[in-house]
Amino acid sequence: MPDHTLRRDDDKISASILQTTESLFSKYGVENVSMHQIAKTAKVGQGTMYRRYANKGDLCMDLMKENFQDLQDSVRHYLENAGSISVKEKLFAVFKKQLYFLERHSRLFETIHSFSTSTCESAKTNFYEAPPYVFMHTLIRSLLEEAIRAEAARPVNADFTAHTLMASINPKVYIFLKKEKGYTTDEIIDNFSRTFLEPLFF
Amino acid sequence: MPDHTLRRDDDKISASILQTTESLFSKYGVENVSMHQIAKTAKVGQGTMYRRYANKGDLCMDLMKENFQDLQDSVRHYLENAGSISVKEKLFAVFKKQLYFLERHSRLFETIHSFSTSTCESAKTNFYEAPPYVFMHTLIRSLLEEAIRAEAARPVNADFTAHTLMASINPKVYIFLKKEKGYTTDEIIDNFSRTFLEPLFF
DNA sequence: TCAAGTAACGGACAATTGTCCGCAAATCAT
DNA sequence: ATGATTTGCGGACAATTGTCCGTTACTTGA
Repeated sequence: MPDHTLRRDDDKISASILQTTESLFSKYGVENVSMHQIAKTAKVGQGTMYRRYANKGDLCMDLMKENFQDLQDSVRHYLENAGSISVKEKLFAVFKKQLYFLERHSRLFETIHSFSTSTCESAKTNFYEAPPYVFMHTLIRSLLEEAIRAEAARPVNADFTAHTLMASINPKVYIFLKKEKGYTTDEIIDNFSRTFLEPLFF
Repeated sequence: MPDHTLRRDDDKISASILQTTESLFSKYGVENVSMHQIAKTAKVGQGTMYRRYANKGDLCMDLMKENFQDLQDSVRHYLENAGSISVKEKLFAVFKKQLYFLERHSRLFETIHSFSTSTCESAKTNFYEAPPYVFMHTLIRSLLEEAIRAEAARPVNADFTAHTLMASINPKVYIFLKKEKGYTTDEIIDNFSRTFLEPLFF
């Protein structure tokens, strides 16, 4: 009967779901695709979907993991080959990469944010505790701490500052600034750097 | 038949809905109350609800308008009776008031944010174009521009800066910093002021 | 190899958000 | 006053998210 093994396809099923999701998202847009539609297209039950992904945001998060890996690698590579560059310049570069990443995946980000806390308060996948956010926050905090230790930056609360800097370029306001106010990505990067990063340093 | 006039009760119906909403929200919590439940309790049809309020966020927005009026009045009163105070100090005070306001209404804010763009892209009530946001943004931008003209602040893009400053204290990150990271409201105000407001000035 | 146990699939179902349209109420015109 | 027109109420309905449980495929032990 089974022309192909059904069980022990965990990873294949996951891959199928992710691939289907990516395909449907790019075809109809993130917000026009339902979980049921994905399940049906990927030929799995809704139960299977929801056992793997608590909600649409969770699915988006997983979908972004691979893309995020690119950002992470890019940042890591940059930092490893940037020994002599000043901490300040490193911080600028990291934020620039992050903003370009947001530019490419703003819709996905927005969906993740929508579902991260809006639904139940049972804190399924708090965005702020998910690997991508933690990685970037930790990195930025480290750079800030390094700069502060070297007395290149003013002695601020690095943890708080990193969180707040990242909050200030959240997807909602980013999309608003671009779509409604007409700012270009480079203008946003430039203004952000000059207004909020620059003053952190002496 | 009509023991009480049915039509031309527009304002009475609205008042009834708002009152019912406030009552149910405070009783069960914002996220545990559905639109249908409000409609049923307020004795109106769902259609009536949705004709008046596009979604739950919209309803929250209206509910907050009266509260927001207090903030607006408070800020206006402060500014009118603060002629000799420096622009810098005014800006600090305005943000402090805004943060305390967020503290009191964070749940309502969060719900508004969740619905403002998450649902349909037909841009029902863009949070960033609603009166409360516009008022605060305009005010902060004006103060910044005044400070820049007086050469008390660095010549930054006041529009962008105002948007980004407000984004950096959005309800999601605010709740995270308080609930998960244990920051107190005053710590947040203090860090925010020292790290992001202070450096804007010479 | 076969029975008992376990994992997990998938569809039916519940809850909630948002839409639509028939019909009643109010207004207006003659 | 009465018929025509407009306004808008309200419940039925659709769509979507998320849950639950019967059933089916795989695993383990003798």
